[in-house]
Amino acid sequence: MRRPTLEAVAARAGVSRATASRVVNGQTTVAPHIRDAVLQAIDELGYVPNSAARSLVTQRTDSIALVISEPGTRVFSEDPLFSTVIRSASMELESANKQVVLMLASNAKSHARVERYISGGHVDGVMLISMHGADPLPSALSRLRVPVVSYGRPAVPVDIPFVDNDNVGGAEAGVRHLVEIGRRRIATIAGPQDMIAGQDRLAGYRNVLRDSDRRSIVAVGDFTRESGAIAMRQLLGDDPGLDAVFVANDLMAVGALQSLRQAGRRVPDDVAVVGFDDIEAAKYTEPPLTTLRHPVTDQATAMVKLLLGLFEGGPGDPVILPTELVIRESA
Amino acid sequence: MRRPTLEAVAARAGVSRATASRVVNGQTTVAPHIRDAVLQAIDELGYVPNSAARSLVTQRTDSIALVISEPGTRVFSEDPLFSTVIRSASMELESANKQVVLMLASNAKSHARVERYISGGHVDGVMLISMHGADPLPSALSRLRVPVVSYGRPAVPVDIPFVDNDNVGGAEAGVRHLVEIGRRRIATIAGPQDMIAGQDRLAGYRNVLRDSDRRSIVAVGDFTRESGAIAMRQLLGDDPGLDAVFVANDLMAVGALQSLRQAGRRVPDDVAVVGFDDIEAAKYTEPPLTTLRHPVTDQATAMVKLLLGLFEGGPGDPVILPTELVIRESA
DNA sequence: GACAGGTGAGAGAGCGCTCTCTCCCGAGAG
DNA sequence: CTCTCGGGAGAGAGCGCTCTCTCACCTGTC
Repeated sequence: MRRPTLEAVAARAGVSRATASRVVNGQTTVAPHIRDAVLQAIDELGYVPNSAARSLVTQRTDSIALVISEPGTRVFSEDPLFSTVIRSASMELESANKQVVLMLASNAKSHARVERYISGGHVDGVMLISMHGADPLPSALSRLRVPVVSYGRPAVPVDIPFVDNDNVGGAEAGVRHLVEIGRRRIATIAGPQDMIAGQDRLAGYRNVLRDSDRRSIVAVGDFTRESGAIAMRQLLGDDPGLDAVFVANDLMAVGALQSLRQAGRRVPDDVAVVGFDDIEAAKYTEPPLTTLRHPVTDQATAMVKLLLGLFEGGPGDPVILPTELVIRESA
Repeated sequence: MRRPTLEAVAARAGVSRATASRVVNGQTTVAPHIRDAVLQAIDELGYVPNSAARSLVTQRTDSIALVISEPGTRVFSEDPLFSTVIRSASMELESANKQVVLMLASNAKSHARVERYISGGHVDGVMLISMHGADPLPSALSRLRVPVVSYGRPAVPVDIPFVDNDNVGGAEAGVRHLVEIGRRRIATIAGPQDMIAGQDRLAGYRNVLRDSDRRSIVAVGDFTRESGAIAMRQLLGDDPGLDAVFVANDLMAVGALQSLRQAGRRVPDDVAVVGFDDIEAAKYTEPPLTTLRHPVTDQATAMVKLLLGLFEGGPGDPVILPTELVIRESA
């Protein structure tokens, strides 16, 4: 037994397929009593439109690809960023009646797959989360005739509208806070330098240190807890006298706190720590983490709005959202 | 300029549409030189099959809905469980050439949406993550004529194949460990009792306490860090002399550790703590958390295999995966 | 040399829907 | 009373593909 078709609905309601279609699509040029008859037939038969047939003729699919281009599987699972973006974007798209097709692009093979899929016209638009500079996907997708928006400024200069937060300004605010509470030797654990967030947050750190006439002490991690722990140990080796560290994300800050504890340093008494992101876990570290909050949810929502706007021929102007310093106990 | 169709490919290769279709679908009854001509035409035109047209006639969509029915948005964002399942399942489905359509069902409205979508034949199958007993979705979906598998045993008895881990056995192992290291007053922070994981882990705790002739001391949380912190404070109020606590998940254990610290209890000297899940953060708590590891990735993969098996008429037998005690410093 | 059997390619009928075009009918104007 | 106009409904083409049916041709056998 197959699903009822429009034909069946039309037959039951005693009208033509065209009229039934008009009712289904909410056109107003249908007389009320006919409309009611059709609606009743739909109800009785449990009719649901066949989307394949519909998009075959309309050339629309009402679905959006959410492409996450991230080689590091651990980061994906552990950084709440991704789930927050996925959730917020999904909910926003849902209310616009769009479907979310999730695609993970972790290697060359899946890149090809994503490209093929997108160019196959399966989706009306693409939301891209790609953080790494070497990623060929942003430029590849920008060449296809499908609207694309990016979460975060693309690391390569490419003509894709994006939504980002103020990484430089946030980092500056965080480091400035360390200066203001009187710290002299302020180190940083930077993020990966092939990522915009990594670059910009380091730039913000450098800006403030330069202006306040301090020497910069830099270690580089990859935004995982473990790399934060390693980088912190390295910093303590390089400069045992450091009295503050600005960590480019909270996950690494968690690792850094552990290393500081193991090295017998008290936080914030001996070493003040400032993170970035304000993930939920930042409230539960020992001590709770001073960090920079940026509106991930708003950013995801803005990205959806940007994309939907593009469909209507709207402008593709980048959106930059502000960050906010959240002071807890670590600095 | 529209995308090239199979018709165009056939014309360019000088064959019929049917033959071109045979080549695209990898049928062997095509002579090699004709096959090559078609492939070349495909390449030159950049042809990509139109999936809407294809699924209109094949009645397949090659996409799978991943439905996450979770009212608590915070849990979704913060519990790495979801992202791990999403990632693992996605990767597994990708290699089977299936698309993942992500659907979040957080309220009655989105439940209706999901139901409509699934019954609309947009997907070939459904993977359902629904943890709450009151959730009407499992039974609703089981009534549709679409294969459904569940991540975790459904809280209501419903005929859906599932993959779960051994919650009871895991909890027993965790509590037994506390008994073995000589703890006398072992409390528990249980999970929500409308969730199977919450029920089963509490049952495991009770089993061991009963057998070892101890009194049970129970507080209930909702699997968030915050609820863990609150429950711990409550337990300390109820029984200041407790010397161990089995926490039904790591997130709550993180909160519990914070409350213990604030109450001046040393872990594990004064109070031993065992968690459940072995999330990445468990390594970075102070002290690192003894917990029960269960194979989330394997569970997700098994779920995909189960679903794909169902398509081929395979059996829908539940799969239960074992858990493993990971001893760190908290107990 | 005739015929059976098998193999490879084409013709054509849909899959379920939308949308344009056409037609009908009733109301209002002249 | 006739003509025009416009709203409301139907007819039918086609979206791009798959798949069955048919047919042509080639090989092998007696």
